[in-house]
Amino acid sequence: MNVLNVENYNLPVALIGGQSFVWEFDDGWFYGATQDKAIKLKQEGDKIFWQTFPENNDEQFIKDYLRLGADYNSIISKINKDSYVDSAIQKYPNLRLLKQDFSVGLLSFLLSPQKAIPLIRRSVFAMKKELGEKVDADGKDVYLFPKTEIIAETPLEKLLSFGIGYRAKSLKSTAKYLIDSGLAGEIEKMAEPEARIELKKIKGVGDKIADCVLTYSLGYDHVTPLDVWGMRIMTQYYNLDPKTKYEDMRKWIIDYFDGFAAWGGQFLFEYIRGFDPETSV
DNA sequence: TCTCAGGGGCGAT
DNA sequence: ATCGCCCCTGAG
Repeated sequence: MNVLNVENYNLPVALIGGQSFVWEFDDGWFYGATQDKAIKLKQEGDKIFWQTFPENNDEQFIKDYLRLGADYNSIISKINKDSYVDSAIQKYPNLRLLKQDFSVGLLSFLLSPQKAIPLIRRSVFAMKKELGEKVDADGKDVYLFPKTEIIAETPLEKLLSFGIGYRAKSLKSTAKYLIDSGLAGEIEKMAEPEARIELKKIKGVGDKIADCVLTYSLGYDHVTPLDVWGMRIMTQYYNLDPKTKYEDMRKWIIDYFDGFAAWGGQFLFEYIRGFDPETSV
């Protein structure tokens, strides 16, 4: 088994705290998937044990996905500006941001409107099992996230069986759009404002989902999604008027955390919703 | 049983 | 720029 030494890393909170919906916990290990890879992970103290399947030992992938290069202490010193953030950092020490694949992030968050996190995960797992390739991860069956092409050609009735309701249409149309537009290969090269404009052209993607993809899949540290919890953070902690429009709240928090709203926002998100990793796996 | 809200976004006004 | 509606599920 491969080992990476880490400092200031809280693996469970990163994997199941709402950034991603492809991770499960089984017998001491986290198992996750991309569109071409199954991953097995476990943290013990300052060591992360890991393996990738079916191609083994893809260390660069693990480093990129977990963002092991992020300077945690430096970021904390920049975002720890008030008692709410300070309390959140104490409650969720070593919370980290992930960088998922673009297509996985986008296609996952398309399922999220008006759904709670456990329900999103359930739908993603139903889709994985039905449409994803099965990979053997040291004896554990892991279903990969379905290829974009597969989702695009799957009948709507089948997609509806994942419990995603009206979101099925945008899932299918977005999969087609990704193939036709080639956006997945282009968006990584774009600056954030352009990437956001491109994302919002997609049916089913508005302000919030666009910001989710920018934050959790494209690695922009200066933005953060504002969902219903984010709105509560803005109004309850920072006294913004509840009628404030999304764009104005977004500008406010981007300015407040000055380059690191992704991190500040994630700490406050877990804090205000009372995330408990023990009961979320 | 019923209501309500859940990591929103669209399309008609 | 608002606003009703979209589909499904679990909690109360």
